[in-house]
Amino acid sequence: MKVLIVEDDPLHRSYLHEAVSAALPECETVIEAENGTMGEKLARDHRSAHVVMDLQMNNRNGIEAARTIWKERPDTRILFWSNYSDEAYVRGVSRIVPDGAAYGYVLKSASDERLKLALRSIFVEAQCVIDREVRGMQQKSLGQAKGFSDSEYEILIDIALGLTDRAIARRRGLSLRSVQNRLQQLYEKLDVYQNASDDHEDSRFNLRARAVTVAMLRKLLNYSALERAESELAEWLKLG
Amino acid sequence: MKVLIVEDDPLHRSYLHEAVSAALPECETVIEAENGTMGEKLARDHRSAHVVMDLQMNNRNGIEAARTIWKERPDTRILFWSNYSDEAYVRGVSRIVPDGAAYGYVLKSASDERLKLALRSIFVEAQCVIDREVRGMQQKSLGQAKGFSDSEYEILIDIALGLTDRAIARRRGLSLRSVQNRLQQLYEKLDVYQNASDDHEDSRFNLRARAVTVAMLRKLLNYSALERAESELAEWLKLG
DNA sequence: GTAGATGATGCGGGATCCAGCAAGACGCGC
DNA sequence: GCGCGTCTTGCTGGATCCCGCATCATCTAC
Repeated sequence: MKVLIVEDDPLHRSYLHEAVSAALPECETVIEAENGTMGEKLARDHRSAHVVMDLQMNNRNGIEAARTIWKERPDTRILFWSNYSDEAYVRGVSRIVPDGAAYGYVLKSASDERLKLALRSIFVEAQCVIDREVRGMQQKSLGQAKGFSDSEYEILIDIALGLTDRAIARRRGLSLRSVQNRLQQLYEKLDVYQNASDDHEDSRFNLRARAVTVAMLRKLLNYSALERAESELAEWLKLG
Repeated sequence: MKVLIVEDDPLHRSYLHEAVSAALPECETVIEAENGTMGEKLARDHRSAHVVMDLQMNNRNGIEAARTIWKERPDTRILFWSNYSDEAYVRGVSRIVPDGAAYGYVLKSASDERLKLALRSIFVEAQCVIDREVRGMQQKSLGQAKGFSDSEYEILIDIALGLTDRAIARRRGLSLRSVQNRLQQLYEKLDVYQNASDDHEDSRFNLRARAVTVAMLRKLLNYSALERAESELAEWLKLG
């Protein structure tokens, strides 16, 4: 068995190396990559089907790297090892995992024991292992209990990118009014109206900009989600 | 000499501990805190005047912690040790450093040697040590060459928070038109007009929202800056 | 002292955003 | 068929935003 480690922090990288060696005696080779781009290349070269991947990296983030790796080999098993359980990350990961693929999501704050257990479960038993905390996020996100539907998330992305209503309508194939409807839903759910007092003269928020900030503060959005959305937008602009 | 380490990542914390011990034989005690809140408390309890501080922490970020530490003892020497040289961080730090205080800013990607040198320079020699890359950011930021003036940065924060023009005017003590003038300057500098084609029917951006996103992508803003701005805003709202 | 640069303010207008109201489309259960 | 809920769309209007044009104050340079 070969295991590929993709992680930009040298300390974390060597810690992972050690953990992999200890948890998986049957692993004869450990390869290290220090950013997403190198990770993709090494995965291709070594035909490695077992990857441990950091999400937040400078050069090319983990979600991007995982996506191209899975596109080339959908049966690759990937364990995401991240500092955060932001909804933006969790959502980003679940969007790209292929049907039936074994993967995992473990927080860096987990104990040695948990990490090693996850390594064995995924790489040997082909089971999915999702950290408790992350799991909670996932359910809150997918279940519509208090979470956000895909369409609401979509429009959140669009206003975060700074598109006008009309541009959003064209991009998503909707009428102008429908876009504005969804915006209202979004404002509702993000609870943007709180400090908008009745008096017109009182301090009030620009709902559109406020929504983005509130989403950021609630970690529905983060830098890497923005980055991804921005490059998708550039792609779409080229076509149009 | 006592040295206080404030860093939430256990691996980094123990690495720092070792580096401090090696670089400063005259240091008889090393204290560790795993978040900003604990850092403030331990600095107070131990009267430690030598601090190594991570910037990005969950509970209470480094800038906040440093601010309260410096407020209580302005002669404290603090070395910031961070993954990033985002303009938002650099600006945040330079806003809070007291006159004449010795401090440093070293990136985590720096070599062992650089870190140890910085530790000695700051804690023993009371000199300021700013990483090359960070320094560049600082000059780009303070010099008005291509950087942002304080007033532009201020208004960027305000629209990022989602305030209306009127609210900004009241908060900053300006007329409505002046606020809009500054916004135009900001849009100019952020180069938000690029994809706004001449035809009114073509895809265009909502300048206000777009400006915030561009600033995020350029790292003029980041999560912790937003967080700080949000709590300042809450403060201001209470008074008003 | 005069000219020029910079910044604050007012006025006006076109574009955009926010939202209430109502009419139609679609699926679902009975 | 019929009712119900959800989603989409058009119309409308008021509020806000974006910005060109013009005025005035302050400051600097020569």
